[in-house]
Amino acid sequence: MSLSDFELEVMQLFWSLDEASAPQIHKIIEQKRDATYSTVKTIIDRLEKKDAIKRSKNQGRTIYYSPVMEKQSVRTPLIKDFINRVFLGKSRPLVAHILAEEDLNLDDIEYLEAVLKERKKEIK
Amino acid sequence: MSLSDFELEVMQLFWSLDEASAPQIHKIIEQKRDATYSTVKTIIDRLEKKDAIKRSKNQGRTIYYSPVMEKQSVRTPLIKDFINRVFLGKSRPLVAHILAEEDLNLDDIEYLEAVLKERKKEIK
DNA sequence: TTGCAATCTCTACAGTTGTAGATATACTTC
DNA sequence: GAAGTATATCTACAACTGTAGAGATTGCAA
Repeated sequence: MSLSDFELEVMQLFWSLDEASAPQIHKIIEQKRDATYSTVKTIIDRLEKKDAIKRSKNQGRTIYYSPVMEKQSVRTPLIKDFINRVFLGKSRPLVAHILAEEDLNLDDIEYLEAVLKERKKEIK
Repeated sequence: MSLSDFELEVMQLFWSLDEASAPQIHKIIEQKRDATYSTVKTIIDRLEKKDAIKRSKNQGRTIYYSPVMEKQSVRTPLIKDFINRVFLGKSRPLVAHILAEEDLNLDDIEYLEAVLKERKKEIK
């Protein structure tokens, strides 16, 4: 079962917080843009229905949720799919684009160089 | 105006063919999966309405279309958006993931190493 | 030249998604 | 204990998307 944009956005919050309530999530999202509590709660309900999160505890009437789906298992197919859709399945032009255009500092670059080196070793 | 998945898939074909008719596009898509002519034509109509493609010539009753939107101008925001949605705006983990997991041959790796080197020079 | 096949045009529909209101209910504060 | 507020539940809806049928039209083959 795939996640919509908004659902993914909320999942990101659950992944970083590990446990959160609807009001908490709402407050965070509200800082970035308009969204009523109701809207956010609907997304959370849908995530629950999809078994992406589960109720982990109650505090008063407030329900806390934790992630069930794991970050990696959500991301991996998304990347695959993105490369297929946007780059006809070829990763190289995507990486090249990012390396050339996106924000990277020296640290990032050196880290990525190391990853490449490692990968190269495996192939040979 | 953004493009749906299917619209993007069809745009990819226009980008590589530069000029194509609905029947042609349909035949290509059909090789990969089921899709009636009608469905494909609807997508093409929507692309035309969005000014992503334009009628370039007629041959008999067959209409030929060419891309108007450019590949780069469609891809760039998609990448940006993807990184934001899936990686909270950080390109490094995305690249790291691809470099570590996706299909890359020695040639790709050496090419990317060169891109990185170039980028490094700019930063310093 | 006439009929058939290809193509186009128009319309429709159900699922998903973002959006949110209305209403119910349970804490909390006084 | 009453009132108000925070939270949950339920329902709804319009836009977008993938899907495709019906019917009109035109060009080509025989």
